[in-house]
Amino acid sequence: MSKKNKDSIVIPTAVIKRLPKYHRYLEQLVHEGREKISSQQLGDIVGVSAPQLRQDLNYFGNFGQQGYGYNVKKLYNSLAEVMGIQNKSKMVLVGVGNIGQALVNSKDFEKRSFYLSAIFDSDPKLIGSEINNLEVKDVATLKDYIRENNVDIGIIAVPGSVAQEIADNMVESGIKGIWNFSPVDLKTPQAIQVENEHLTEGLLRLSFKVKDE
Amino acid sequence: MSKKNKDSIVIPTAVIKRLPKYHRYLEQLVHEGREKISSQQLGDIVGVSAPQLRQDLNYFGNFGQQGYGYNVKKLYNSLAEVMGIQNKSKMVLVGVGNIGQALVNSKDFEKRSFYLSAIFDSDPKLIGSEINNLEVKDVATLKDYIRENNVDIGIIAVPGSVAQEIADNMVESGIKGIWNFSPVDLKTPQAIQVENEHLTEGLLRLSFKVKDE
DNA sequence: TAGATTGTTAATCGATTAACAATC
DNA sequence: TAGATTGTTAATCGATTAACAATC
Repeated sequence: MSKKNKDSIVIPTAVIKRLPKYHRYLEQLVHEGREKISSQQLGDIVGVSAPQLRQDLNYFGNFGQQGYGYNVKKLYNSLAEVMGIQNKSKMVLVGVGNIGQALVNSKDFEKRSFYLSAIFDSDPKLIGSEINNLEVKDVATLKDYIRENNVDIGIIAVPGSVAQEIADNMVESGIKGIWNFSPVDLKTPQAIQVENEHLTEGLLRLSFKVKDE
Repeated sequence: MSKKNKDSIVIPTAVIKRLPKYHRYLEQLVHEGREKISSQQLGDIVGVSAPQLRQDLNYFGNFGQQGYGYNVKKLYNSLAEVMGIQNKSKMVLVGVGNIGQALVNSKDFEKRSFYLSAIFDSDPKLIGSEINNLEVKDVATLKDYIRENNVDIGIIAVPGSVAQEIADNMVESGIKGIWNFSPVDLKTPQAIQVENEHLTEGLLRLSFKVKDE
């Protein structure tokens, strides 16, 4: 068994934040046909120190080999497994407004192991219409749909004023994680994972940094 | 002078990340007509500890009053000033694809002190068309436009393969900050502020956390 | 004035980096 | 075997929390 049993150890959030970045650069290296890489080299590419990279990876297993480094393909696959990208995740999206439509039309999901199984809105004018081969369903049927179809992830792209209500519905029907694009902080039980994309906050941070210069 | 001169002190990035959140909740409290608030109360609402909130605020000045707390309106305005939201920021957007269109149609900017001054694309089929009263300009004219119009912030919503090139153009023509929606890490001079919205990374993080449960 | 709550220093906690023995 | 590079422990750095004097 090459991978350690570290189930009891909590992964620092700082480490979790870096994982997708490692994955992205490794994907690129795989495409370039690179075979091996040292922690120093990969660290330089990704923009972290070599010891930090090794520390991070070793939370999940011993993927390298002394005197050699890391096999790119193997490390990439190991990381994909760690991140749960091996098995496909079923998603639903609620809110077919500006951002919602952008997400529905995006090709990024398919490239990864995520796929949109259904999309919902509350606007009668939109319900029944089709976007990227997906029929817009009535949000009133959301809970039943999630329950019956074993949905993993719910995407919230509705106005802040109704986001909590949608989140509650998702939680009640057994969703595992929520990808939140609405500009509010959702109140959810500990067991439910939430990832926020508070876009306006990003712009405000940028504004501060620009002004501060 | 109620505000300290702390220009020489570097603001921790962790603090900068929290500022927009404080601003958002304070905006809400102002709307609700709340007059005063203690660090304990505001911390509870925002989800940070009271001492942390006080520490954070005191990087920028002494906004509170012993025995009283903070005047909501005053604190909100002070924070807006700190974040550079007092003076309007002029932005251009490059890439009128899925995300780009969503941003153009979004009403969030106008509510804040940001406004889109022009939008660009490289697709001849899109150039000349109109989105939300903005004509899509040829990206070949981007550099001249930024220079002539004193643009503050450039939004990059193009595919990763051309993002660096657009960023280079922006930097050369004197942009101050870049809001990057492309899935690459841009190479820019230190003086240029960059804020990344790597949406796919958010989804991957969520996937990891869901799987890890 | 007495009570409340800030601003700030000191103590703790967590995350990063340095160093090096283990080993391919 | 000798050189290279990992995995991991120890040292440092930064960020958060605790505590309390200052003061409204």
